[in-house]
Amino acid sequence: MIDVANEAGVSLVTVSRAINTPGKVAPKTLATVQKAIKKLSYVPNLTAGSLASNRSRIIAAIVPTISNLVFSETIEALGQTLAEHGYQLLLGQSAYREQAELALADAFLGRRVDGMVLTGIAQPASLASKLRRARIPVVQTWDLPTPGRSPVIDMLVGFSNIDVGRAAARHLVARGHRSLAFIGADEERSRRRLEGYRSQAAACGAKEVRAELIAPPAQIDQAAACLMSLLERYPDITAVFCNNDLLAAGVLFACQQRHWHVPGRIAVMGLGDMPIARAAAPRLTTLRIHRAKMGEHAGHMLLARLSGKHIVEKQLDIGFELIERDST
Amino acid sequence: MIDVANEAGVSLVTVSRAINTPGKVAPKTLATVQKAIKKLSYVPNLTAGSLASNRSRIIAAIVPTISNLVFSETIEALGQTLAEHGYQLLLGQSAYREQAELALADAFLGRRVDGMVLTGIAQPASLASKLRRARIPVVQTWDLPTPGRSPVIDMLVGFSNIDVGRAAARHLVARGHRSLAFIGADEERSRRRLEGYRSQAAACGAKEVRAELIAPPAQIDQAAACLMSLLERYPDITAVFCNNDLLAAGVLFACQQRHWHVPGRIAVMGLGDMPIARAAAPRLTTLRIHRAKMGEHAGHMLLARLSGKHIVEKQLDIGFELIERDST
DNA sequence: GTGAAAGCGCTAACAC
DNA sequence: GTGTTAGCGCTTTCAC
Repeated sequence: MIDVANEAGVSLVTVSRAINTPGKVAPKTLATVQKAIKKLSYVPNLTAGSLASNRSRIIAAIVPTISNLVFSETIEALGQTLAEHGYQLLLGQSAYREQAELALADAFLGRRVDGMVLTGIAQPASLASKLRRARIPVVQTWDLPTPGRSPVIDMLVGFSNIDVGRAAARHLVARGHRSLAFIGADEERSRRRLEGYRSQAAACGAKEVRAELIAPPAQIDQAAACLMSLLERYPDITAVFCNNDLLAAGVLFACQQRHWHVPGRIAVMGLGDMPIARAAAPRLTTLRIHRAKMGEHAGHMLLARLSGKHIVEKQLDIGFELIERDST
Repeated sequence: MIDVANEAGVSLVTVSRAINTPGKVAPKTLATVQKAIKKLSYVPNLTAGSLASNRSRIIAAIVPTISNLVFSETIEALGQTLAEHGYQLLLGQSAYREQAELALADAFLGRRVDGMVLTGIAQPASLASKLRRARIPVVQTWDLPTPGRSPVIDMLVGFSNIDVGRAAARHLVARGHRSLAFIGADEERSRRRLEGYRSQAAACGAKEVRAELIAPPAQIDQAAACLMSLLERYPDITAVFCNNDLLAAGVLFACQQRHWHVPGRIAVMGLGDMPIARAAAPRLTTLRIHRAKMGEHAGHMLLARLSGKHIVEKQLDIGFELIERDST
């Protein structure tokens, strides 16, 4: 930077201003500095800038895994939103382990990230208080706070997983099903959907819900085994709610192999409304989750706070939609 | 840090050493310092550390998009490998646009990242020379250098996309097919696979390959339209090579809807060997790409160089495998 | 094994 | 509109 200042015949600050607040520099000076920067192919050191200004322009995000379309689309949208505003995304994967999440959060706080995006609302209280003490904006995603359980850390954008489960049960019961099954990963959000699914099924007078929970990440190639295991034990099952569209597609393939008609022999419902839901045969009835919107909103909430707006909406329920197609 | 030093009754340096090189501190002193750190819940500022030490312990990765299982699994493995060694992953998405890739690279260089992972080998020469000047380790992935075209920037781990295309053609021709089609995204690596596919088909005496290229990212719900468009124009097609397993699954669904037998009416071949390939009905014949291995290797190559080992293998061809299943 | 001094490359605050 | 001064919170070097 000193070289650039010398080359342009100005002081250090002027170079700094030419880079960060070009509007506050005389057009002529600006041009000289820019020429010097180009000539010396100077690349400003953002680390030094971060240290001096106490702003890193880095946002950290923690997701269970990026290899799940469910999270990757949220992260993609978040990354794009941040990039448009000169922020970068530091990515952490917890692999569904709380210890890993804590370690990542510590590392990110050490980096003095300007904000943080978390997945879910089940962070341990110790993490919540640590984040509050750090006084950085935090957005939790993919769920809604449950009254009586831990309060929102700072901000939140999500939807009610319990209601998602309820909506699925309501739809299947309305279609005449009384013997419902559930396939999903054994993790927080999936369990909450099961909770809602169970309670709504009971309220509608359906039989006890039969659930098959598998260790996350739930992959499509486990779906067939889950379905078979359920049907073997409970042959009267007529409808299955899968906790993501990929699992549902796996169930469709399994049915096809056995020449079972869907929804005739068994109705299949997915979650997410991923592209595969439209492409599947039969096309999947599913619950649309606004994955990208969630990432975008999380980004905007952080950016708004970082630009000094304190009147930001702190909690946003973006809901979900029942998409009726042919598999139910 | 000063507070911790005072609390522990030692100097700043000792605190720094207790954190970074605990082996070089007397066990007793170490314990005192650790107690002080805990008591004050001190979080070291890694930004300041980076500035002073000129090492950021951050690796940047640029991929076209994270919402493609193809890249997300590589990134997942890379992130895990780095995290195990105390490094963090800064993620950039280019959305298949060269301009975006350049802008990201500049931003990352400004952050003084310790290394960089790039997707593909088609970076413009200006970027290549900029990265070389920065003197940081760089790993290109997902392809192999073509003799005569741009040389490797620094290191590389990938496989031959041309050979992948050739292997697909060879397999289909061996199965008796003479009229081959191709569905893929209109992007660098996909085009190279088509190149190999075409040349091998010609060499085997098959008819001219019919290709349908769509704007990236190629999504599963575009597969059916591609297939129909191809068959309408070239009704004699008996085999189609899809540029990822998801597209292939989309084709399977489309065939199922029309009650076309696969591979009887048309043979379908995928790429990647993602979980859906095993789960599909019929199970997909595909070419297995070692996506996670690629990310892992990229991470290890960078880490080796960053730990001072200069005798690192600079280029690694991790190959691919033909996985024969039922769809061909 | 520990400490003192110097400085990493920038920006904030204030002066002119 | 531009410059001067004083750090940001660490690590590095070298001395003890």
